[in-house]
Amino acid sequence: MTVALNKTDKATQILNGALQEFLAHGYAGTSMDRVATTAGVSKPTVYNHFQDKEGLFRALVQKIARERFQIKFNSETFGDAPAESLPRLLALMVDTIADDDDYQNFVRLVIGESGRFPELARTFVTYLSKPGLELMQDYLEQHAEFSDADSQALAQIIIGSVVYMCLTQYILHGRDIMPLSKERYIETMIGLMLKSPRTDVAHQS
Amino acid sequence: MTVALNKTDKATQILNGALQEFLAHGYAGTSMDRVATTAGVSKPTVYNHFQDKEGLFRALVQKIARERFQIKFNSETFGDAPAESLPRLLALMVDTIADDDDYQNFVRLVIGESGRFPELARTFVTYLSKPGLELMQDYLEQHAEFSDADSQALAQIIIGSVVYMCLTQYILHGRDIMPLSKERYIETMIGLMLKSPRTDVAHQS
DNA sequence: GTCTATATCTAGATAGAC
DNA sequence: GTCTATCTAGATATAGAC
Repeated sequence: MTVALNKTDKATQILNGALQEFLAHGYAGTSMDRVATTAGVSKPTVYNHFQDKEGLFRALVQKIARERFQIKFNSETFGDAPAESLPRLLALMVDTIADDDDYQNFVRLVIGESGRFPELARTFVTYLSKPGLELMQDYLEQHAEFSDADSQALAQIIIGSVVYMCLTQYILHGRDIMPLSKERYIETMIGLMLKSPRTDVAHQS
Repeated sequence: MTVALNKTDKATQILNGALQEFLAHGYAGTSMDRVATTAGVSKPTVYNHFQDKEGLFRALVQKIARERFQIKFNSETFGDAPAESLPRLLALMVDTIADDDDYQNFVRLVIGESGRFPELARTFVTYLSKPGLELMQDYLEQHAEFSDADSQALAQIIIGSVVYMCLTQYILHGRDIMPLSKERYIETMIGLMLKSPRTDVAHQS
């Protein structure tokens, strides 16, 4: 009766322990001993639920990418004039990353292992990068100001600048070396986005 | 007489072996045994030149960041009209990253270890990210079209979009999931950059 | 300075009791 | 299904000969 419940609990327990350990020590730096201890179970129990270390790691990363770090908001939250809503959207994206140590460590882990676990990197792109991109793309397409642009490419450029900022400032600890405040970044980005639509200056009118 | 020479050779030999191993297997996944074998020396020789595994890793990353992956060109190479020179500069940056597997693995390694070796991440920012940023900033400041912008923030936005593209497409293997060709990216970026300078649209004129 | 050989420990994974 | 106890391999690091 409580069997199914207990089984689920143990699996969740193990995944929670594994998450802590892998986030803190990386894939190769994590031992199954410590996973078991942190999860509060014995090592054979871990191996009873997951085939081996690789299997546990794969299951963990896929679960976390699909469930825990999913985007919680959508583009309709940001419906009004871009001069106001775009700064809000960008600030929310920066803050969401900057305030979440677990997410930063998850990014470190996935990028660090992306050479040895390419399919996990693709899971990350599918469930985290792409939805973020689509959110931005939807936003752009809902605003007439940007209708003449390649919204997919433009969305990648905007998201890219947000992510790079978080990468250098927080993940790579570069705040003192390459300082850039959120405010300055956003103001400059808005300036770029809200210039007059092009009159074919790009093709030397 | 040949002592100094030999010592240098051995140290270089060890660093070369260590580079291969760390790039392929990460920090924790690399064994000193394999470093020694790949370098063609014995293990005690490795320990004779470097205090321990951490010391070797730190020396290696710092050397590689300072020497091997330094930017080889400067902004004066791109002196003419932005409509032509900016696409060339962006394409060169993308290609430089896309064609260099070692560099991609170095990025994976540094980001992956940035939580446990923050000072190495800062070395990376200092010797690789920042010079790239300054190259772009110099370029922007040499062109009157961009003189009214915050060139440092703008440079981070541009570099950020380049790096993010390389990160998702190549490092995270996302080409099939979030496709974006170099040409489409560059064309869109140029379109953004070469719009008419703002006439205060941003503040709802 | 460099090697062979080794000490010591901890890793991933499992056998077998319950 | 879960545990205690254990196997085996491979890890970091070094002692001691040359």
